[in-house]
Amino acid sequence: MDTDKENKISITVIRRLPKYYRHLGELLRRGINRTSSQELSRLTGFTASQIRQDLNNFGGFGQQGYGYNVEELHSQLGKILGLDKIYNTVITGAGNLGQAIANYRGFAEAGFKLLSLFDKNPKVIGLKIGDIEIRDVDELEDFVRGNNVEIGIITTPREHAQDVADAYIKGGVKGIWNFAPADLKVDDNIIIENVHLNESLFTLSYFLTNKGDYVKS
Amino acid sequence: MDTDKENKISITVIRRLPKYYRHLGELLRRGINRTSSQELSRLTGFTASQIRQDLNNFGGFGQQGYGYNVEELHSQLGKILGLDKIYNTVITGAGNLGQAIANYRGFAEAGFKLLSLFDKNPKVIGLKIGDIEIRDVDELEDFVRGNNVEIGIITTPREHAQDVADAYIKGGVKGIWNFAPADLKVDDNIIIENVHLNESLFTLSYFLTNKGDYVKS
DNA sequence: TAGATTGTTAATCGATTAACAATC
DNA sequence: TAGATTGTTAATCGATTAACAATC
Repeated sequence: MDTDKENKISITVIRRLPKYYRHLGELLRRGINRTSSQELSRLTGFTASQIRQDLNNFGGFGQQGYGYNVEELHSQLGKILGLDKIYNTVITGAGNLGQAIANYRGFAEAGFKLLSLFDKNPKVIGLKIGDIEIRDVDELEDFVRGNNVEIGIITTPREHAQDVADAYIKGGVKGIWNFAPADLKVDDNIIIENVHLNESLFTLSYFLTNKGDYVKS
Repeated sequence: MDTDKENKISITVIRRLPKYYRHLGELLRRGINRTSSQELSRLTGFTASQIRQDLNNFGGFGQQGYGYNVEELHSQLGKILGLDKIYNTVITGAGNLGQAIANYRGFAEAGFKLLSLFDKNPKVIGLKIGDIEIRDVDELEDFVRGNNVEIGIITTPREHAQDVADAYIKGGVKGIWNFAPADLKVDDNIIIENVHLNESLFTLSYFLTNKGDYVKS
């Protein structure tokens, strides 16, 4: 928890880390235990120079003349990303999207433990997704408080997103993973990570419409 | 389709456009017909200066001393984003995520017409999601070719993503909206837009783990 | 008209790339 | 050792912010 400005890492760098992590994981699976900034460049599309700069924000993980040990670097990045811990999570909005996330094995494997789903539709309350029960959204705040939920996931329609966020925060979550097309208003100490699918699709639409009319950077 | 470097727009700018568009839509719904770079700044979190710069890449939509007409600007941005057209789309991977996208009304309203879902699981082939049939993935390439599908959506597991992309491209899609945690290898003229949920969640995890240890920019 | 707000240029800031000495 | 590749500094490039004349 450094407070000097000098030591802070820019968000641009941080958003590249998961991609390094994923490719290192793939190398690991393929039994490759040595890599280089050049190889990672080929895999990720970032320049070798940029990769060396990025990694050196966190320490000298490499060795001159050799490169990087895949297992070591993968594990270090995992720690930096906080993937060596278990996070308690809940999902509010038990529709298809909520269920999709609930069923995705990758998240559980990375340490994100789903404790419950919440919905306001009486028809689905009490049902189970796998072995996870769907509860009444009225119980949300109490459940969050009582179970040390650190990450609240929002997969409700836009209209309800802010209310759900408020309940999460009162219950004590530290971060919110938000899929609703809304900009949540929260205190500075709450981390919000948005997945705005419409913005992503509209960007694709732009590129289809204006082929060539843009620059890489 | 300008080819001069001078007139090209940077991706950073383009990725902000859908957010402007969304907030203008909300103002419109609220019956507000006049806005300013200052108000848009408050809504979007970008600086007023940045917003004026961004919009002026595409033309002078504002009026000194007045600001911007909401309806006009919304409509202009819609055109710039290509939302005034209809795109034929299909989804491959009829699991929860594919169904979530299939059921999302917002996309249909924005002109993205879903023609079919595809899957390789015989148990779901022939079923319907709403009034959209799930077809055998073996028919994918032919269907894409025969129905002028321009956008192919991938919601399969990682292992199949590249094969699906290849079939899409052979069939003639121009763009791919990819939800699989894989970096697809495609020709330069194919537009790829990735939604990497794991990268998003891992970024959230980083911020939770390293609170304060980063800078805004 | 007076006040407001744009469009646009110039200044600043930050991120990427290039280069190379250090060293395994 | 010779070759390879890092870590790191300096140079370049691009994006953001500041400022203000133009003008509605």
